[in-house]
Amino acid sequence: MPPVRRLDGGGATLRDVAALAGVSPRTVSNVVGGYAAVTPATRAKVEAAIAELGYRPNVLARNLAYGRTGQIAVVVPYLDTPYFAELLQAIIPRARARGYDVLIDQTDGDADHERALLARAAGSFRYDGLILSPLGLVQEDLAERDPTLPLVVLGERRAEPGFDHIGIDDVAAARDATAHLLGLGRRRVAAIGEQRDREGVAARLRTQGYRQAHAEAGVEVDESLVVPRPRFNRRDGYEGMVQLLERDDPPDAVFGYSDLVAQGAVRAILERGLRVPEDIAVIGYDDIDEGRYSTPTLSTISQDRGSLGTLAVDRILARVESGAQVPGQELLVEHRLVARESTLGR
Amino acid sequence: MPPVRRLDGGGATLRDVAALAGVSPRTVSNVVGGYAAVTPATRAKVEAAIAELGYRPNVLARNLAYGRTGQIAVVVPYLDTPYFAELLQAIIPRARARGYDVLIDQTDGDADHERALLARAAGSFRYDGLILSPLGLVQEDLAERDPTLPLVVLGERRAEPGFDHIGIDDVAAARDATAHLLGLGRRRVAAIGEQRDREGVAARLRTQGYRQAHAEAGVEVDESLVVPRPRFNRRDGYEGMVQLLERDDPPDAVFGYSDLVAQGAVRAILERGLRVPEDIAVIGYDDIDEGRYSTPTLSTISQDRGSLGTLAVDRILARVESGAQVPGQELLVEHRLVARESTLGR
DNA sequence: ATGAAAGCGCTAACAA
DNA sequence: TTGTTAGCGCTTTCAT
Repeated sequence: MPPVRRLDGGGATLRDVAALAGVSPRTVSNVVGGYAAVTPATRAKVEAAIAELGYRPNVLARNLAYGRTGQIAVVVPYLDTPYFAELLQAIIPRARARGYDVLIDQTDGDADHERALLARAAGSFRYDGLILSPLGLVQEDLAERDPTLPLVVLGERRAEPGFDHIGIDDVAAARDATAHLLGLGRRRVAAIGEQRDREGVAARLRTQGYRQAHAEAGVEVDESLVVPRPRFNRRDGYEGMVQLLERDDPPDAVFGYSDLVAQGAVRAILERGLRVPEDIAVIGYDDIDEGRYSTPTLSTISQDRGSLGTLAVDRILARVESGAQVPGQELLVEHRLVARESTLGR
Repeated sequence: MPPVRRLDGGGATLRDVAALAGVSPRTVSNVVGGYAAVTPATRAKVEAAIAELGYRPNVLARNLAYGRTGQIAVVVPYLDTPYFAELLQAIIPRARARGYDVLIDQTDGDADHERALLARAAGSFRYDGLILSPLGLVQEDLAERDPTLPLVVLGERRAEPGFDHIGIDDVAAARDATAHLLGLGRRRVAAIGEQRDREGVAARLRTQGYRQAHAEAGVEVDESLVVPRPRFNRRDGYEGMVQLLERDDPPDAVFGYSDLVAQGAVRAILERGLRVPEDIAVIGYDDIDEGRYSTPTLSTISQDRGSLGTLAVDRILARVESGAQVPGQELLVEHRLVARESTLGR
């Protein structure tokens, strides 16, 4: 008794094709999947039957039998943040080119959500591998993950075996950005984006680089110029800058911990009738497309998102296809300083 | 003989749980899925066994038996375009809230890619429903789709039964944008983004609205001010504007067919040393976040992407869960003009 | 090179 | 309320 509901109009199955072609299901499977050699004559018969019936393999059944979904999941904090959108733009075509579909989820940077996702992924066979760009996750969360799920972590460095990590050297990049401002002769360099009360370490690494640059230039850090902000978006940059502008001794330069933060800061400065960079120079972080067309164009730290994305896909698929027992690697992607109008002027 | 490879470390199956709990698989299934009532005592036994074995249901097997994947696919032309990124930001949480995962693909606006995707989706059981934001697809392509696959189309109007269409009234919106510029007293209003040689109709609808506004204001259209551009991004806006600025009689206002186009145009104007809006007023289309923080802030046509996204999810799931035999509906989402500095000044 | 048949792990009709 | 069992449609071992 056929118990189970079918949702389609009754598409042909592999068995139907086999019957029509007068061969066994095995042979049809061979023709479709190309595993074993098939006589040209047989193949022709099968293909004719496939065409006649309009047969399409049922991916669900194939997955169950084969033990893989052909899907990888990519989890980012925010989809509407250009940085992540541009990253996905690189990841998806690469995965598709290698025969995988991409499931996407976004967590709003919420650590609980990120944890729940990791738990949900465990042993459920939902997808073959996971590329995760965590914001709130800490070391222990990652240690408790399902070790059989191939995992690649993006972002700041995480010393942990068992999965790959891909990122840039945040400290060095932040140092370069700050050094650029100091090198321009600026002496009151503010930093917007520090996150003291969150688990995320990205912000702390950038602050570390900011301090290093000051130390190397022999300039003392004015701690009141380090402005904490909950997120890395335009509003945060705008509001952080407004705070700084209300002071009697505003900064003469600003390092925004993302391009969005920097753009928000620029807006606040210009709105006040001040000039960028003459009065206050601004540098961002990420090199999103927007910064190439804004006025002023935005100086920034550029990381090659294209190669970061393809690298992430290649690493996760290496794990997926090898059976997930590769030792974890620490991969660094190049970054470079891109100086534009917001620090150099026209 | 167990023929098939297992990829995990040998997770417990529902059968294992049943054996340990001393009940039948049916009962375990009931506990997990909550379909039928279960005695508290039995439930406790089963849950203990589940906990002891660390049992996680295999989603693949469940899908095959149940006939659904619990996934919907969303296909957009470009992921790194803020409009689509912000749209996805609305779609994904809604789908998740309703228990579905979201597969994403992007087509680069390529009609062949879009067609291939539609064909690939047909009868493959890859996902339960498809939300498609086509760029190059024409009427006939949509007619040839798998009619059993629940489909919701986003974007410009498509008169076709069998699936829902959600969009805004492009002609009216473009008319509003243009009328705003004409109402400001501008008489040489350029339009950037017309697409004469592409299948996409979005651009043509906007041009139609642009003409309507002129007709209603009794202003004749200078055809040379309608600038065709292959895409809707910043570069297109920039280059289109550069063309216009090289003329002896440049426009005094510009309607960009997307916010990105408008921002590119603004950049070209400011780079030339001209002022926005004093010399040339600019209005865009989409209301992306960027336009609220750029200098000048960008006037635009705002469409409620949040409700568009949730509406799309609700419509596709209505089709999925009802068995896909609902008649097609034409749904219009509200739009409104948002006037900011790029047309009004400070 | 092809056939026969045993699963993959779950759901749900039927029966008790 | 719970057990028995037949599939979902495919892949793949074993045998020919």
